[in-house]
Amino acid sequence: MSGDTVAEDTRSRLLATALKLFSEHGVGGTSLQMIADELGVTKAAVYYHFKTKDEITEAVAAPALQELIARMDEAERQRTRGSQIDHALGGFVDLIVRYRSLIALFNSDPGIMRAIERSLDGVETFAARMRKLLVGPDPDLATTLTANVLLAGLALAGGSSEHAHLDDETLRTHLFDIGRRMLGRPKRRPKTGTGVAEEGA
Amino acid sequence: MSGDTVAEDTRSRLLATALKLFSEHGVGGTSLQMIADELGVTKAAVYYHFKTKDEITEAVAAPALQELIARMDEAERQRTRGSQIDHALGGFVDLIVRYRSLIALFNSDPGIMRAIERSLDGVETFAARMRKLLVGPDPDLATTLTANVLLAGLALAGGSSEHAHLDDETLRTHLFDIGRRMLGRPKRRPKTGTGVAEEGA
DNA sequence: GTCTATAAGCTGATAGAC
DNA sequence: GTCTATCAGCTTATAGAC
Repeated sequence: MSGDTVAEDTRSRLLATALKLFSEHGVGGTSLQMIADELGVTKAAVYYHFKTKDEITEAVAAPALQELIARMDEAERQRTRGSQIDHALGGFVDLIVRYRSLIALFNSDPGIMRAIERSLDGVETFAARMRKLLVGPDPDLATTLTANVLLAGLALAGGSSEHAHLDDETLRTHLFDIGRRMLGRPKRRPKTGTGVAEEGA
Repeated sequence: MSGDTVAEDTRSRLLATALKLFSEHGVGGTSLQMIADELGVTKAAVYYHFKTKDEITEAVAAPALQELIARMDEAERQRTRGSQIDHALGGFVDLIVRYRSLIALFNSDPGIMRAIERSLDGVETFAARMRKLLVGPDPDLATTLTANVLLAGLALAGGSSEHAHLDDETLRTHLFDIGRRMLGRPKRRPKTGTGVAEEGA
């Protein structure tokens, strides 16, 4: 999956560098010059791989976003409400843990959403769709707020540098338990492989 | 409190405009030109009120930050743990509600923290101090994570445009209850005036 | 207080050599 | 694939007129 050709390696290193700098300075606060310097190449070399800055932003965000869609699709196919909730929550927590800073970036930086809205439509409905999976189609205000606090909190706290030292399994388990507790569900272990996309770990 | 002189009015309108644009585009994504245009003045006029962009960023953030410190001081003076928690949580929720988008900005935009660190030291310990008030000095990992998810979630969800239509009292009550529930405390009404700084409402 | 004018520098982006 | 060189445009910031 990594290191096929030199170009692909540079491309993936470029995306990793961009993500790191986006997390530290925000999308707007990160220039192509900064990315190029950190990579040890020139701006023009960066432009060989991506035509525009927006293209970089999209490429940084796309994999996690598509995986999130896949996880929500999967959750919607579950027959019981309980299983739907566990799949949606488990999938979300999985993504937070595996992409860490990226997911936090979604909740925070306005720049990344703007860049993605142009390529993927309906991005702002992501949170709405996830919330619907967690608390049903017609939640009251208290339930809606609880779900929003939970989703934003999981993403931001999970991506925080304060917990960067925690291994994936530990972080995943704890975040999942917090989610279940906030949603009023009994404590339980998450199955590590909720389904799709475990191969990347 | 507002509209003493023309200059002070312009100054406060400038800060309100800056906050609005910071929320929409991030600190790095907002230029002085944008602020000036939105205000209907020139860039040079903006520079009359503030020497640098960082100074604007600091001035936008300072009032909420100093109030947060005051609230935490007050909470620490409480004698019982329960009262400490209620004061800290209530004070935090009060600030979220009253400043809305600003507090969300702290949790997200890296630019605002960088600007403030230069003037106010120990900004990164704010979250740590608040967490200590909420869950004590030596929490286990699960408790630490719960507090971090709660603090980040309250701030981000409370500042979300999705809840902009909610009146202060409604939002405050619900966020406070969510906080108490996550901290494992029985449900209760927050006293609207937990102490200081109710006059601004 | 707000303006015009301007400086110096960084931005995203392109063209063409190697 | 990466480089140097260059572009127009925007950035923060200053000087001085009104």
